[in-house]
Amino acid sequence: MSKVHSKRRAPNPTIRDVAREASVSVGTVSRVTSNNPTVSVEIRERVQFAIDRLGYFPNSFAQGMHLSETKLIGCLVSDISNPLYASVLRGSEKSLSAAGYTLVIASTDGEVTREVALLQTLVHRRVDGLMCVFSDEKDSRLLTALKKIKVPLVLMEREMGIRADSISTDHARGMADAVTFLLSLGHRRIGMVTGSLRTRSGRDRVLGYRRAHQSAGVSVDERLLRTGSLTTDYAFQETLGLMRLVKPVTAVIAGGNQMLAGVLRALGSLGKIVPTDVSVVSSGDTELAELAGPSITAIRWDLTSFGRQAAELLLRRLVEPETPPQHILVPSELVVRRSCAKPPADT
Amino acid sequence: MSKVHSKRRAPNPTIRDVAREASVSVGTVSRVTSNNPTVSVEIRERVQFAIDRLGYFPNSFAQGMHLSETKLIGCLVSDISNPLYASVLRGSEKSLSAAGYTLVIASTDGEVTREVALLQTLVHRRVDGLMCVFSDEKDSRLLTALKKIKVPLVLMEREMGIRADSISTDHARGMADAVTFLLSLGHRRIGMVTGSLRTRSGRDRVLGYRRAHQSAGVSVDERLLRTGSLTTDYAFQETLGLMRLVKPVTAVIAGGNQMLAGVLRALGSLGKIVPTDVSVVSSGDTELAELAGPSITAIRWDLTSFGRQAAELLLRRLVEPETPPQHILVPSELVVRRSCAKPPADT
DNA sequence: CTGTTAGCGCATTCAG
DNA sequence: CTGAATGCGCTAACAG
Repeated sequence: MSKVHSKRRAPNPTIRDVAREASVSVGTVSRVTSNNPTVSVEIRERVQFAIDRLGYFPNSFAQGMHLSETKLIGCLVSDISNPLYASVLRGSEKSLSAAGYTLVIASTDGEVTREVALLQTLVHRRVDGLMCVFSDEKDSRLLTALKKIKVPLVLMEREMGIRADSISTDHARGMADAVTFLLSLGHRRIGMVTGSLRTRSGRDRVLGYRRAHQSAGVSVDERLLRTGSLTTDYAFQETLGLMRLVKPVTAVIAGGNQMLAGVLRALGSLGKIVPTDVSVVSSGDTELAELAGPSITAIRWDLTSFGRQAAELLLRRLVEPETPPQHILVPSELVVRRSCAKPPADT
Repeated sequence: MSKVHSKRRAPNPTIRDVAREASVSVGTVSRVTSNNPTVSVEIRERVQFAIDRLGYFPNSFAQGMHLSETKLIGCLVSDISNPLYASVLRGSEKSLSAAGYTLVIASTDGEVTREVALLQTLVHRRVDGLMCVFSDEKDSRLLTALKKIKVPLVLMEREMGIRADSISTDHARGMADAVTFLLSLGHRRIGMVTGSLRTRSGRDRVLGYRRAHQSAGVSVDERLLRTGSLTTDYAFQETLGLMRLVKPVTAVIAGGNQMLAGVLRALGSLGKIVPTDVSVVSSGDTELAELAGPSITAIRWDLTSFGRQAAELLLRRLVEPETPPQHILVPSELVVRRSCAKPPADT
């Protein structure tokens, strides 16, 4: 086990090397790198020259020990392969980088353990702020970890019962519109697959579903609500289940944009034709919804704007830490396409 | 001249606080946090208790000044909203986290300036390794920056002419298969939209396209090759162009999985029916390709495996820095679906 | 096994 | 305007 003996060849020049090279003191070099104006032009140039020659840059660790801000924003999403989050991230990144921040993205794959671990990692690395989508609002480990965090935090699509800014899509409203639409077409057995009720988005979708039924005076069959997980596979399985009921559903709502693929796959494997045999709505407008055959009626909201607003929420708090928490609700709209029709007559 | 007035509100307890609390020395605390076994159980417990009580954790910046490794892997992708990269990232992350590393993802949005900047940021933050997809293999700023980097680096889908591990998909082969297939169907005017020739994937696709033509003894009309950018919008525009030629194409290949949506949109807006009016192939198999109406014939490769292998490449180098650079070529296959037919007779 | 001490690279006083 | 000195929080070497 060869541990290097003697001084290890320092791979990077230090501030001292620059100082020597430019025949000035380390203090002066520091002033130059931090753009302190109290340095004569002549010396500044000499130092800059030495910096370039040596390829010097300040060691960010040594720097981090003194500076309070790192200009780093951490972003935790449960699933990075969700194109929805990807678009949100883009919106955020644009605002953030314009303000001089760098976005560090961590994907947790929906595992709470990873979420907690990554959260810690980001905090320990001293990010200036955090933007998160957690997979479970009630998990105690997460809640405990969250309580200790002093870094400004923006919750996306979640409600953790902590004092923090948050931004969510108005899923309840969007879903109510969609269900009302299906109801008006004559559907009475509308299935929905969506994520856990332990997330705000899941709850809101169910809420909208119920409200629409109530407004229309139609009772809800609880067996038609499948709130297990936001994955494609889950959507596939539950759609199969929904179609195999003694009294099958005549419409399926994919409540989460990863779900649509699962729903369509299941329907396809059953040989069902959309919208003749069954109508489909997707909560979350994606390219798949737009370009599927037939195109899918979807609940849409502005992802980029969502991301931008989330970033602005954080940026504002970074400047004014004492403002009371803000909560933004992003509106959504129903985009009617070709996947919905009257239910088959013989049902 | 120590701090005269009341101690500045220290946000976080330091190792010294813990030492005092547990009535041990800082060295002992350090040993406990770094799991050095040479600490008696009794003392270890006492220290751990103090750590928990105070909510102490080592300042990662102070730590970083001494430790050589940060257990951080940086990942730079040109576009995070590309579901392809997302899947790759997932594969990488799994291997990486199993080895105790954390993946930090930075999205560059295809802007070279951002790529260079983010690259610097990651390096300065002392990531142990890097996995990158750059947008331009020839950009001098990027090349210059890259040359200086000593951190182990894995190039994905790119060839920068530097000494580094790399992993690419066999796009040439995949594309040749696809074109041969179209040629065998009778197509003689096959359009292709893809990314810049300043990326290996772009070149390989064109290479495969040419090879297939050559093998079949069909000459290539250069106007049918559109190699501008990997974006959806570009695909849309160029597909329109391809269809509006005096002699329009009878088949369009989307060379990059973001392109398919653009191609389909353009075809839709022109009222063209797939595959009756025009055949379509996608290089990159996505949910959209699978579930579009009609389903799209696609060139597929294993994304998760790609990511896993990329991670393994990096991990291996981290352990054995001196191994000669490795280059992995991931095979691809043609998945025939319903988007290809004989060209219309009257052309 | 544990305490002590010397830096790591830098920003930041404080003198000149 | 510039240089020297101090210490940030930690690890690692060295004593005991």
